[in-house]
Amino acid sequence: MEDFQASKKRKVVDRIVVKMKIEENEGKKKSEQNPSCDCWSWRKYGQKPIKGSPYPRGYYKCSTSKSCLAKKQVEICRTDASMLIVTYTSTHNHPNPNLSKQPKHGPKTGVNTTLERDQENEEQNPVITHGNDDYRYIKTLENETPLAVNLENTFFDEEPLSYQDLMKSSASKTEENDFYDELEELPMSSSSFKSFMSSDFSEERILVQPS
DNA sequence: CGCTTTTGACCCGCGC
DNA sequence: GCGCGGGTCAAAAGCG
Repeated sequence: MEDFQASKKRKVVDRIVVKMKIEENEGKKKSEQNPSCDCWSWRKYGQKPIKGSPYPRGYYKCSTSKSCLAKKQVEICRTDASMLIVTYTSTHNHPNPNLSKQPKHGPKTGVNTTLERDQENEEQNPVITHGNDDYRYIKTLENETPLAVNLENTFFDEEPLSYQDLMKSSASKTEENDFYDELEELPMSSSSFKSFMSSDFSEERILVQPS
């Protein structure tokens, strides 16, 4: 389509990794297709089996606005099937239609809401991408509910904060271990880190600095 | 009827 | 240079 294709780099820019626990909700069949009910409308555009993981990874795009670049990847933690890992890429260049309206769904139509804050959004989009390459934010949720934040560990590149430290704060949570395990496998490559974006999400964010 | 999901193919970056 | 693995596209099918 557009030149976007050309930018299929693996270097990825900004991403927000959210780990949430899959609970009963899973049985509702919704959490699998619409994990993290983040009020945004997502359309699945692909799925691929991931090496080393018995579970496939799903690729979703924001379906609210055709021009919205927001994307997210959803996969099940290989070490803990009860954990869902959602990776958000890019930010929405439009306001969440469901926030100003109702948590229903309005693919296409919700765009109207954009008008109100169109101006701002144009500038909002790059809010995360302050020109750097890859720094990631990690949000750890306890439940599917985006607001149910449980941890608040924020570690920065320059911070001597260690995993152990983090684990202490959240002691005895094997999930966390798994999580870190996961992180180690994520493609880290950058070395610089940026300050944080503003408020696309209301949950807690954990910044992870690629070693 | 329109939109979402599914699925295979294709493309591209990275490591060896 | 080649192969592997990951990410995206596009056509077809399914669903509301």
